[in-house]
Amino acid sequence: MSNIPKRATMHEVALRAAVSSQTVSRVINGDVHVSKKTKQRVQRAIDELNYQPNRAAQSLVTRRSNILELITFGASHYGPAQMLGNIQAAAQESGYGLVYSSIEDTTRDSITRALDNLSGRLVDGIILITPVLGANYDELVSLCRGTPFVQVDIEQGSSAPSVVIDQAYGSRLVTQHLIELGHRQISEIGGPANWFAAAQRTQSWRRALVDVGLEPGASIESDWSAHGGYQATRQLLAQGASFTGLVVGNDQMALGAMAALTEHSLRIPEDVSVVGFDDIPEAAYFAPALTTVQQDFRALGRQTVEYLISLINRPETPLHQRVLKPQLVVRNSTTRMG
Amino acid sequence: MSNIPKRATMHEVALRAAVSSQTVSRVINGDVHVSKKTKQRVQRAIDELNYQPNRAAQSLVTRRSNILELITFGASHYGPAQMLGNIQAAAQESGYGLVYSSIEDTTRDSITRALDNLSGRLVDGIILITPVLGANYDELVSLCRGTPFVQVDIEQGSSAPSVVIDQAYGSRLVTQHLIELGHRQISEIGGPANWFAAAQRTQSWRRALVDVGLEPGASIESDWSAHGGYQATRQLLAQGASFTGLVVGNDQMALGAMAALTEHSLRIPEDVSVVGFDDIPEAAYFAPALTTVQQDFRALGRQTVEYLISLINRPETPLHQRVLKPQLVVRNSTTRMG
DNA sequence: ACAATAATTGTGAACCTTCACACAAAGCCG
DNA sequence: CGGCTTTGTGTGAAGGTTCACAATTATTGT
Repeated sequence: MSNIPKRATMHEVALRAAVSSQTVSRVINGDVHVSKKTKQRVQRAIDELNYQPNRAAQSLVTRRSNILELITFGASHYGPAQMLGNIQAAAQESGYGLVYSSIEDTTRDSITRALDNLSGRLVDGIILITPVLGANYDELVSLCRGTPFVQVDIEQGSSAPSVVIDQAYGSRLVTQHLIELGHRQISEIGGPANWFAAAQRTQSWRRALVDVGLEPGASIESDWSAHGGYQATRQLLAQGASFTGLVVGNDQMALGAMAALTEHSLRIPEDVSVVGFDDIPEAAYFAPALTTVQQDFRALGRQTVEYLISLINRPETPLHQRVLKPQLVVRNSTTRMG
Repeated sequence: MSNIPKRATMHEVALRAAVSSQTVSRVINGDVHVSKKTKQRVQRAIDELNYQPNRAAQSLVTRRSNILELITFGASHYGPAQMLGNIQAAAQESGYGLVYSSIEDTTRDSITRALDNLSGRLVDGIILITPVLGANYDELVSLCRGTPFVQVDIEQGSSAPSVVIDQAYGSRLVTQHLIELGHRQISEIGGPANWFAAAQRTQSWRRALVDVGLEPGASIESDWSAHGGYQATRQLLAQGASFTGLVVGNDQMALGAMAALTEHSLRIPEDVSVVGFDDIPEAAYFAPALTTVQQDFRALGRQTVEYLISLINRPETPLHQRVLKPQLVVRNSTTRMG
């Protein structure tokens, strides 16, 4: 049927190098207890036969695959996409491969399917990007059947093994920025309320205002998209909301919001100061350049992988939540009131 | 060391169900030759022991892992990112997992590293997203050591097994659109010249003009980013280029270009009509909404996976290039000349 | 040169499945 | 009711590696 060249086995290499297969194994795994001479001989045989160890056989006996699984919800959104990329990079640096699957919702069933679908017993650890309400910790423990896992972008304050960026802090940062610029009427457009990050950003916006004795302005829930931000802002304007500051849940919605404001002959930032969240690469080129919050996804990726690997190697590693702080980036979409 | 519950083996399930392990295997693999009664008994044992087949052992004997590997260059760019997502989805639908790794350049070495790093002999097929000049077909054949592979987003016209979107056609679409609107002075900002898509878009822009007897305007190479588009446009303006139409290599650069034009008191589309490429979700919310080219990445993902799987199952599958056509999307950044 | 020690190499079992085949039981026909 | 087919189940080997340990060879000090 196929004329694919049959792959050489360790035994064949051993034969050709006139050693035992155990010695070949030693060479492959960089064992020091093998003389320079034989090492060379074995290496030549490996090269000549174009030998590559069979990973399946290796993991069968070592009970290790050096593969991590990443299951993510909302992969098309900026946050999850950044996490994916950075987690992959971090895994690669640590010598792990990453099998990646995307899910449509975070219910038990979806996760089960992603988990069973293939990787079954093949992965050493699991990373779950679950930014929305879904299966709880105990359910995940049973789904993962003993394979260590860490969650990313989950509810802040959860005691599950997880890594998050402090959303409340970030949202407080932008809101306070507006307050410091003298704004007193500050409205908000949030992301989908079932996203932890959206809920926390909205809540923190509200609290930042209340904390300094200001009345929170109108708040609308939208869908992270430019289109949604556009619609939400039109709705805000249509219902006669009055505000000079607008806290938007992410940069895409901020883009849409600015489009709607401009359409309504409101100047940015002279009439309305707008802030976003995420600092997507384009944000600096919006008209005007957007004031927003930057999250260190690179650090997130590294922390996540590092944490998971220590969970794999030392099961006694304590379970907790690691929290990273985001940063305010001030540009031209915000200005002093009046 | 670890108190992870030891995983049940097939043999243990067999014992508990009072059958042979072969029968358990049959139940797992949905073999019809097993009576309803025993099937139930075995299934109960499986559930009770929380048994999951050992994938490593399975692939060792079947020489199949049901895992595909995706190696991608430029994962942070819109095109590759879309491909990744859609290929993953397509693979999942076909019952394959996807191990994903990203590379910094497309040299032999990088690819070798990504390939060896782990998957070694573990994947059934390989997908290479190599949008830039790099290792050639023969090198890839030797690197993949007999594992079937298909390339995505490679040079148009290549005879390697590959799937591409017709870049030349797309670029011709937008350029002709401008010509039809009466524009005669049409400049261009291209992506990095080492990207196949960039080179083809630029070349096709030029050819579309020449074909109707027009002199191509100034052309500048940039870097796909909004920032790059901004800089390139300023440079274009600084060197006194005169144009009423601007063909930009992707939507992000178009965003930057529009920022630069606006800064220069040029109105869009009244003074300059601008077109992009990609139709990113935000493009409809640029100010003004961007005329651009839409690529069907979903179809690309499906085609790619389908092709690769047939290569895996039927090695006699002919090697060729599959070409998909993109679509023009007209919005408000283009208007009739004068 | 000799024992004692260290360094290197080999041996056989184990890891958990599936595969090809052999066998047993049940159903059918005349 | 005996031979035939069909259906259901068991057996032993194979797949390619690593592990614990045993065996061999080289090195060292005296």
